[in-house]
Amino acid sequence: MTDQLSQVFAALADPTRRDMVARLADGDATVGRLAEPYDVSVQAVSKHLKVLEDAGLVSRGRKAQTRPVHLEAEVLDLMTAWIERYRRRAEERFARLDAVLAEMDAPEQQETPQKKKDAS
Amino acid sequence: MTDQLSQVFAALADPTRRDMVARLADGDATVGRLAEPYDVSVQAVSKHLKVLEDAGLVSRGRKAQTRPVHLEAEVLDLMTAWIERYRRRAEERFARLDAVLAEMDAPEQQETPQKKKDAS
DNA sequence: ACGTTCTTCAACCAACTGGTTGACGACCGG
DNA sequence: CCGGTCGTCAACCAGTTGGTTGAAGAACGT
Repeated sequence: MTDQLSQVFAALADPTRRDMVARLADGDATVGRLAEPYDVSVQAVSKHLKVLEDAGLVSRGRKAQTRPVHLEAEVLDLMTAWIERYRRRAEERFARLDAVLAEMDAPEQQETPQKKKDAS
Repeated sequence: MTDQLSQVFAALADPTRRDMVARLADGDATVGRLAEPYDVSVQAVSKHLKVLEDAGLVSRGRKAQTRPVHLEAEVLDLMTAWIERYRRRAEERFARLDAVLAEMDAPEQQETPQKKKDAS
């Protein structure tokens, strides 16, 4: 699971981490500030942040004692690109199937939608 | 981790499962057929399919001995919606920041950009 | 130099994951 | 009914994950 896409998906599979990303979309925040709403230790939040950082979803600065967290929103495009690619593909296939069915308007029974086998 | 969004993200965090989805975008397939390219047992593939099914990403029919697998592409929209929401938000914030920086050519600088506390 | 604050490191633990093998269930084709 | 083929269920195992507590860094303010 070393490829970035997997890491990004995995990082966002956790509701807490997703919420962090959502809040970071409104602006940078410190670890402590990020941890406030959640009912877990600050250390746990720090671990979540490490996951997000390893996935490339956030970067971190260094301001006095704090380590401000910054959302790297471009990485989200990676996912959108992947998703849209296959969603579109499935849609096109669906459209082709519709076309085939439409062409079948001859009054023959369509009891068996004939599995398409080679729907050319 | 019971919410669907988490399940969908988790399901796609695995390269094998992502590849299955990619192939299913080109058309339905049986378990055996799906398993062919991978160097794992058929049972393992069956498990992967269960994960995808629980996430709502695929559905399964029943044709003779086989269980044809079908991609439910609409679920992908769930993710796209989530991602785009926050990507856009981050982008807008970035745009606002640019505006602020542009406006800062006036000789007044405010060290502390007012942190915004808790903006609902 | 000292104490305080913010954050991370380390060790540990329960639960989940992704894989295995072996047995079983469902459905043809005789 | 019987022998294949396709797929799932069950038990098990190693590795990862998400959480805990306790101690240690790192950077102020005084």
